[in-house]
Amino acid sequence: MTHPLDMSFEKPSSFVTYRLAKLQSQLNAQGTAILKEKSGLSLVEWRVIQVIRMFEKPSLSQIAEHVQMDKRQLSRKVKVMIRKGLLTSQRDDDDKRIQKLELTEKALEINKHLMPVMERRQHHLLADVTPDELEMFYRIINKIEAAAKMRDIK
Amino acid sequence: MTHPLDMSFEKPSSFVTYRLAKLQSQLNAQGTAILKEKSGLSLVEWRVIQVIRMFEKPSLSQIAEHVQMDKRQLSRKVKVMIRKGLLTSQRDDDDKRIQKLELTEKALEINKHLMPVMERRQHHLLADVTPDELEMFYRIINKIEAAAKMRDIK
DNA sequence: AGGAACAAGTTGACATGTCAACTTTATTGT
DNA sequence: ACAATAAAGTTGACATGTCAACTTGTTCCT
Repeated sequence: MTHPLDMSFEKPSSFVTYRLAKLQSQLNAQGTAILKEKSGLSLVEWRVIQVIRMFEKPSLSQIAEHVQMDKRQLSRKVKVMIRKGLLTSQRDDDDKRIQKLELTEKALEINKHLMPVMERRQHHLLADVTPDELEMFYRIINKIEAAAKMRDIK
Repeated sequence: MTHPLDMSFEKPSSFVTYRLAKLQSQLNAQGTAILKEKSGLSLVEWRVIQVIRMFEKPSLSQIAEHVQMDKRQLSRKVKVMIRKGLLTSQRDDDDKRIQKLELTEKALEINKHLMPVMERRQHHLLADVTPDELEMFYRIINKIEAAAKMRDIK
């Protein structure tokens, strides 16, 4: 009679959202700890650096879009990162609203040092997960994320 | 030569952690929006209520443990929730350090009204996920979470 | 019994996230 | 060409999260 999923509402611990939130909090704590030990970077800074590495002098908005982050928040982070000597900003000639952001030598240095650590971490996290499982994992994440974009649960 | 996973470091978007963070931010936004529309609760308040429902007058620390949340933060939330008339607190007779927390009628009322909405949401999120997939999903989450508890990535 | 070690909960300080209003520059439509 | 609209980025206000230090009551040890 009762669908297996209905069980989930007896224990809040089985709400997917709840489960994911807990996982996320563990991952954040670990990530923050590693970065703190191995560098002076915050999680956000690390992500920003990774995104910039993928683009040709991206703008703040481009980064914001890819890091899935509020651009107002990012605006401040970027300013701090510039002050820290991690980024340089340069106004675009064609569109003067845009600032093109670039990694400094220092940031590249840190990245070079940190990347192997973060790779090891990723391998460690996924050590017990087979490639097939991982693929399915991503597929499910995509499905849930798509459903999460809908706002009106009537 | 190159393991498929190595690809992931070319695009930061394929770090598992990154992928999960994005998902989480979508889920939070959706959850917050729903709760805001259907009640005056925050996500945290909703979770606290769910946890309290599962216990016999739990203590603050018990809740903190289950919501995976800092007890200092929770201490303040609880105070607000008491002020809002959602909780009552009562000192334990055996151990006077402990305060036993309980839902008020008002909180139960809200919960009764909200639960079906949140259930619909959960079903909507998992609409395209088969039970088998879901089971595997939870299994992988468990594996990653276990690995996330380790601190020293040498 | 009485001091050390510990658990429950609170408080203050500070970083981070979130939202709304604004300035400046580009683009669009007529 | 020019008003309306929109995009890039900034700022201020406020909620939320995080961490360290403290108080009070409990337990453990000898």
